[in-house]
Amino acid sequence: MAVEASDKPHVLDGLYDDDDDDDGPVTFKRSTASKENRTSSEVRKSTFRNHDGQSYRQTSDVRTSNGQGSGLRKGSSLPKGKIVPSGMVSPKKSSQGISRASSSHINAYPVKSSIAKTKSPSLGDKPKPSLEWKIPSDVKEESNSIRHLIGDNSEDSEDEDNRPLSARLKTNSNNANKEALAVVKKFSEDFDDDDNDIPLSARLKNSNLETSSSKYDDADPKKPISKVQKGLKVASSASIKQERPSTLSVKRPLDNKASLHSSIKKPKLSNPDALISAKPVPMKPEPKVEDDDDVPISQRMKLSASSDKSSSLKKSKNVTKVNKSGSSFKKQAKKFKKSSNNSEYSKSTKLLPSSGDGQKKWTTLVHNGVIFPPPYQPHGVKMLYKGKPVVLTPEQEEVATMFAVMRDTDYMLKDKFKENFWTDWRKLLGKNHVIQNLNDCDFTPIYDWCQSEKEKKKQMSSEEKKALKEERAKLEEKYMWAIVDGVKEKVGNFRVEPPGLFRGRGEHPKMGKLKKRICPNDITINIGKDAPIPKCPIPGESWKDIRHDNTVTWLAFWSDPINPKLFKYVFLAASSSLKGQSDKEKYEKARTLKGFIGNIRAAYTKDFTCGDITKQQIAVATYLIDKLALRAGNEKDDDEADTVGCCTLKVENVTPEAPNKLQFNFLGKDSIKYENTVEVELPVYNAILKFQKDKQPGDDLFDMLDTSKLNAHLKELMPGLTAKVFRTFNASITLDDMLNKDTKDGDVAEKIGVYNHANKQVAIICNHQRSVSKSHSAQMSRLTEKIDELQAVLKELKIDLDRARKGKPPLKSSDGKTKRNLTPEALEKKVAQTNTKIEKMQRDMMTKEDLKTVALGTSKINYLDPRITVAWCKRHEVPIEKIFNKSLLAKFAWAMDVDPDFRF
DNA sequence: CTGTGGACTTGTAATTAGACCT
DNA sequence: AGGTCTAATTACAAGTCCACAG
Repeated sequence: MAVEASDKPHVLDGLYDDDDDDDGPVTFKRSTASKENRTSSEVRKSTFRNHDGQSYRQTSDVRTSNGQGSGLRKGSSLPKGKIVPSGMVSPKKSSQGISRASSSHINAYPVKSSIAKTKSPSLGDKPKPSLEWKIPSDVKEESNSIRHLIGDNSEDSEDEDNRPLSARLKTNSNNANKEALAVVKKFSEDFDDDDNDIPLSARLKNSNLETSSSKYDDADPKKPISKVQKGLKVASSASIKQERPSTLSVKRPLDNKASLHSSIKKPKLSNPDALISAKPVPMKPEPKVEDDDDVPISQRMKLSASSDKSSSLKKSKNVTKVNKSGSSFKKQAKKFKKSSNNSEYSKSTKLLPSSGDGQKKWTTLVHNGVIFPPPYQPHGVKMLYKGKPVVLTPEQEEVATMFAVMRDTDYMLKDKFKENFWTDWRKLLGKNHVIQNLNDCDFTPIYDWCQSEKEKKKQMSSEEKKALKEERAKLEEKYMWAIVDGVKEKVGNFRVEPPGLFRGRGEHPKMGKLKKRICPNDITINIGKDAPIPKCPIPGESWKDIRHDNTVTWLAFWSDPINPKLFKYVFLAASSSLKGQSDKEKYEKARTLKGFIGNIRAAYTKDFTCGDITKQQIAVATYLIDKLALRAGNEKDDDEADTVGCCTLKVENVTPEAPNKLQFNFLGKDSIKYENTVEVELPVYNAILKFQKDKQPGDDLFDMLDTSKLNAHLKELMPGLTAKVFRTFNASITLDDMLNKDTKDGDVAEKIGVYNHANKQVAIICNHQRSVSKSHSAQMSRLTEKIDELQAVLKELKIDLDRARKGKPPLKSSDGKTKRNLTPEALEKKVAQTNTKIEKMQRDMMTKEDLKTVALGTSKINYLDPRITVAWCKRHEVPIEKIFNKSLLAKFAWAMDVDPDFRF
C-alpha cells in the first residue's frame, strides 16, 4: 500500500501526507507486576503500536513523486488551515479536510484554514490501508506486509527544505544584516518595539493572547506577585509505582531484508538536508520527507495577522488580555522590518537546517546580556551555636541562611547534604571559628526571620505587590528580548542563577554544596559582530569573554559552579523560531523513522540470536529502547547520582521471569524509578539470560555497549537516527493512533477526554511521573464531601418533586427556611442539573486520582508532535487552546497551520 | 578508538499567576 | 474581595549526542 500511495496523484493533498500509518496499535497488556494498582485498573492496557507492523506508507507525498510535488505544493498549499484560537472551526470529519469555507463564516473568524486549499477530493478517499496493519500484538506477523518500499528519492521533494543551508541563508542574510543593524540601535535604547520585530510566534501570541510588549509598556495586568508559598516540600517522589504498558508481543516483519549493516556511511544526520539526500542509506525505506507544513512564512504571517483581528474582535475568551500594545509599536520600525523581515523570517524558519553543527544559526544577533541577582542584604539575625548567638560576617550569614531555609525539606534528612554544606560553609567560617560543628548549630532564628519576611510579603496589599512587580519588569525588560536576524525574539533565561545550595536529585553526591555567586567575570557573551556589546551591569566588573560565534544559539554561558566541566547557557525562549525550527526537525526525523522502523525491527530481531555478542547486545538494547522507550543511557561519573539508561543497565536492574518476562527496576533520569514487567520475545529473554551469566548484580548488562556504539549503529540504519528518536517516534505515533482510533462524535469535553487519555498513555510509556501533591488526599476528600452534599441536595429535590407533583409545597430546607414553590418541571430540571454536576465531579475525581502520579506535561512539551494535536483539533472542532496553553501555543506556532489531514 | 568539551533537549520541583469559590 | 487551589511558568538539574583531540 504504501507504495502505491505515493504515486497517487493526489497532488493536492500532497502536502501532507496523511497517511495513515500503519503501525497499528497493538494492544498489549502490561503485566503489571507488582504494583499496586492504581486505582484505575483499566489502564494498564494500552494500545501500543505494534512493533511489527511496519509501516511503509509511502507517504509519499506527492512531493516526492516527481516534481509535481514541488511546484504544486507550494502553490496549493497556500491556504493551509490554521487554527484560530478559540474560535476555530474546523472541518468536520470529512476526511478530506476540506474545510469548508463555510466554517469561517460561522465564526466570524476568518479561518484561514484549510479552506483555501482545495484538496482534491480524492484525497479523502484515499484508502487507508491501515486497518490491516493493526494487529493485535499477539498476532504474528503478516507476511506480506513487508514490503518495503523503496524509497523514492526524494530529492526533490522539498524544495526549499532541501536546499543547503548556506544557500538558503544566503538569501536572507544580507537583508537581515542591514536590518538588524538598523534595529540595533534602537533596540538597545528603547525597547518599545513595534510589532514588526516580533517574531511570528510572538505575534501570534500577541494577537491572540496578549501583547508582549504591552507588558512592559503598560501596566501589566498581572498582579504583583509575591505570594508566599508554603513550605518547601519535598517529595520523595521516588517510588511511585505504576504499571506501564508494554507491548507484549512484538512481532516483526518477516522480511527482514535487511541486514543492517549498510555500508554506506551516513551523512550526518543532524542535518536535515542530509536526510533527504541521503540516499545511501541502507535501510532505505521510504524516505519521506516531510514537510508538510511548511507553509511559507509569509503566509503564516498573513494568517496571523488576520487572526489578530479576529481575535480581537472575538475576544478571546481564554485569553486574558488583549493587547493594547498595538499602539505602542512604532511604525517606523515597522515598515522597516516589514520589508525585509518577513521574508527573512520566513525563510529562515523554514529553511534553516539548523542544527547541524557547524552550521550557521544566525546572521545578526543583538541582545543585552544577562541580569544578575541583587547583592546579598545581610539581615543581622543571629543564629545560635550551643545555645549562644553567634556573629557572622555577611558572607557567612548568607550561606547560613541558605541552609536555614532548607529546614522543611527532605534534604535535611540527608547526611550527605549536611556534610557537603558543612564542608563548604566551614571554609567560609575558617578553621578557628567558634562554630566547630553543625550539630550544635541552631538556625531557628534565621529560619523564623525568613518565615516572617515571607509572611510580610504575603500581607502586602495588592497595589504594593503590583508596584513591585512592575518595577521588576521594568528592570528586566531589556534583557527579555534579542534580535535575531532582524526579528525580535524572546530570551529564555536571562537571569543568572543566584547563589544557593545545590539541590541534586536522588542521592546526588554533591547535594548541599555551595553554589557560589556568579559574577560578570564568569560569563561569556555571544553576540553579533556588529551588535553593541552589552554593558556589564555591575560597575567595575567586566565580562569574561565576548564571542561572535554564529554556529551556536546561546547568548551567554558560565561554567557550573558545582561541576566546572558543565556549562549553564542562556538560550532563546521556546517560542523563538530558532527553537521552533529545531523542534520541527526533531519531529520530522521521528516521522522519517516511521518509514524505516519496519526494517529496523526486522534487523534487530534477526540479531537477537546473533553470535557476535556486540551485535546481539546492540539488537537487544535497540529492542528495549524501541519497545519500552528507554533512554540511551550515557556513562556517568562517580560524582553524579547513580542512575541508568538502557546502555548502562546493570544486571541487577533486570530480573528474568520464566518463561519470557523481564522485570525492570532501576532509577532513571532524575532518579525517577522505573518499574515495569514486560513479556518479551523468547530470543530476547534468552539473550538477557546470556548477558547476565557469570556477572555480578552491579555489572553492566550490556558490557560491550555504550551509547556511542549504539548510536553509530543506528545511524547506519537511518541517517540521523539516535536512541532518543525512538522516544519521540513512539510517543507521537501512539498519540496519533489513539486519537484517530478513539475519537468519537460527541461533545468537546468528551473529545478532550480522549486526548487526555492518549496523552496519559504516552506519559506512561515514557515514565513521566510526578510526586503526589501533598494536598492530594485533602483535595480528594473535599471533593467527596462536595459530592455528598450534592447528593443530599438531590435527595431533597426528589422529595420536593414528588410533593410538587401531588400539589404539595416543598418541605422546609434543612436550615428551616421555606423554599419557593416550584413547578414539577422546574424541579425536574434541577434534579437533572444536579445529577449532571455530580457526575462531572465524580469524573473529575477519578481523573484526578488517576493522574496523581502521571505528568502529562512533559510529553506534550517534548514528545508529541504538535501537528498531530493541531490537525486533530481542526478535524474535530476542538479549540486548540483547550489542549495547548499560552506557552505551548507560542512554542508550537510553527505547527498551527498544519493541514487537518496531517497524520504523524 | 576513546575521552572529553560543548551545546542543546528533556525533566521534575518550586514558584507564581490567576481561576474559582464563598 | 479575599482566600484557596490549580494551572502555568520558572528554575535549574540531568540527560543526549556530536565533534574533535590525543
